[in-house]
Amino acid sequence: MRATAILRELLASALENQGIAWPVKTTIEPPRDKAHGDLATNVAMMASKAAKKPPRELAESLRQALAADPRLASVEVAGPGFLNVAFTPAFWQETVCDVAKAGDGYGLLDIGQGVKIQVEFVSANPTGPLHIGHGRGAAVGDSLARVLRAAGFTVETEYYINDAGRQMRILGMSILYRYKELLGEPVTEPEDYYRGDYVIPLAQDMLDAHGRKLLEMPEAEATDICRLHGEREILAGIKKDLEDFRVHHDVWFPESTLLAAGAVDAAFNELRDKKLAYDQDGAFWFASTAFGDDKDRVLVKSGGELTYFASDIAYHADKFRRGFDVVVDIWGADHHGYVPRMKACVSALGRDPEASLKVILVQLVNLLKGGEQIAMSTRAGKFETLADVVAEVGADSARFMFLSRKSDSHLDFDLDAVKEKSMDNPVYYVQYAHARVRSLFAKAEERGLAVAETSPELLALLTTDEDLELLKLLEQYPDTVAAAARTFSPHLISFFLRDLAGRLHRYYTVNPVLTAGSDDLASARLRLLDAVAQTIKNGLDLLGVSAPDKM
RNA sequence: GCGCCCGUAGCUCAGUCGGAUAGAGCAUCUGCCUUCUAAGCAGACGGCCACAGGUUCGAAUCCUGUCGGGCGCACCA
Repeated sequence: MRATAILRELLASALENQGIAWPVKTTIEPPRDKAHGDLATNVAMMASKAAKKPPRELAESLRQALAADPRLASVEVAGPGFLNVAFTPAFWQETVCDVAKAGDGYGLLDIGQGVKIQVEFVSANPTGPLHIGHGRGAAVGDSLARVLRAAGFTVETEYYINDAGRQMRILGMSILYRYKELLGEPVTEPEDYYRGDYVIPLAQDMLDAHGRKLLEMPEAEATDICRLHGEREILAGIKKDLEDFRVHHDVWFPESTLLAAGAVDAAFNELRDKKLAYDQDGAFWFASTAFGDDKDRVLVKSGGELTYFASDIAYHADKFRRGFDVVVDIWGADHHGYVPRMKACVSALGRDPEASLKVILVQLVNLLKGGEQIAMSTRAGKFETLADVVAEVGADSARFMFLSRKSDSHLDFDLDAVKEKSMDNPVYYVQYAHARVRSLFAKAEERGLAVAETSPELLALLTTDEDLELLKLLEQYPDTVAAAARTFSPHLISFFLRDLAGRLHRYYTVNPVLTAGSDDLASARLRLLDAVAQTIKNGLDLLGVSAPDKM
């Protein structure tokens, strides 16, 4: 990040001297081929038209303008007009000081400028325990929040509790049905109910608390009692599962509070005033086609019941009222058809949907055991729930696995592979790199090695290829955080970490540290590796994965 | 039928705003432990970036079409 920023500044001022503005589409990035230096830029090609000069000629003039900078080792014009820039070893060696100085804060940025972002995720109906698919959404949402926070956004995480709709009534009914069953009452199995085993203990609770009394009251009242109990218990279970998975929500927002506060009616009135909603066929409609949706959507059914979407409009209005500049919704990919109407909703609220609403779709998870797919539907086996999977493989493995793919691609979650301590399970590879460094420090202490303080002279001893590769990678960590935040892609962090861990393992094999030959060289290498471990730890923290000192 | 996502090595996947000779792991094969953790390292093998056109100095990346896979098209959530 330092290198990119410096180069950009140098180039921009060189261009300015020629009266040329910074071209928007300029890239400055590490070239694929190391022979092309540390950073390559296409700026001359991009600015060629404005400069009224052929790219190579402009590049040559920029080269001369940069050549004097002491931080640069070389500047070359290549190919159709690329500028290839290499920095001096001393420049890279400073990175160790940067990391040491920042410590846990290495990689914290201010690109967010305090912009307020809300990340809403999981938000599963409290009608049953979380399953593995929710787990992926949970990992992505929680990690994204950490990344955005690190990038300098003001972030609040939220769980929306759908506690008001039909599904909750069905939960109450399901519990009541099981309750009657426990009492040996003659019952017929309802057509549509939650048949999971987790309902039975809830019914038993009802039996313990109320005896046969629920039979003597009106059915609706009994259902309500069951619903309230079920919701409370299931929600408590969800909270515990998420906690065990190291997933945190700042706010738990019940749908019912929207209704109680009249927020839904207020939203309806706003839409009606704007002529964006109307009555037809006994129902109340939102004119979402005005904003590009395929068809208008019903808000109030002709039976008088609200649709899910109705409270969702009120909910998003409430989010913006609370002052969020950007609202992130994380949904299962099977809800993608919902995106246009949600964008329409944001437009209707007078917001630019592209700027203020970011919907992240999380693809389904294929759970595999022994290479066989485990069905994820109602009749799934033991490993269906998130809690079971976390108990089985551990939060670290599960989180890293979920975060090692783009969220919108399908994920094979192989229980056997995730438990293995091998490269099929990259979390160990990364954690092991951290542990290796920490154990070197433990060993250094054991051997009474006094690790010298960092100084330019000491760090000047870091001259091998492996030294420089590690240094350059460390310097890229803040860029990676920036990219992950900008593209809402926490998986970039896990790819970076695998890369960094790989370099560390190679370094470890090739360059002896404690037995380097001199205390100074040993110290310099330890300082470098300390910076590596710190960076790995910071990165793992963004993923919500632990960085053990020993393995 | 309409819409969205996807198609990159045998497998699982990266690939940023269009950049130079296409990347990693797994699998397979070959080497490396009397020395700081072998949960590791090095090397080899492996490609029509689904296909066909187009845009331009330059395309895995952008546009159009075709084929293949997933998902969605409710007064369900």
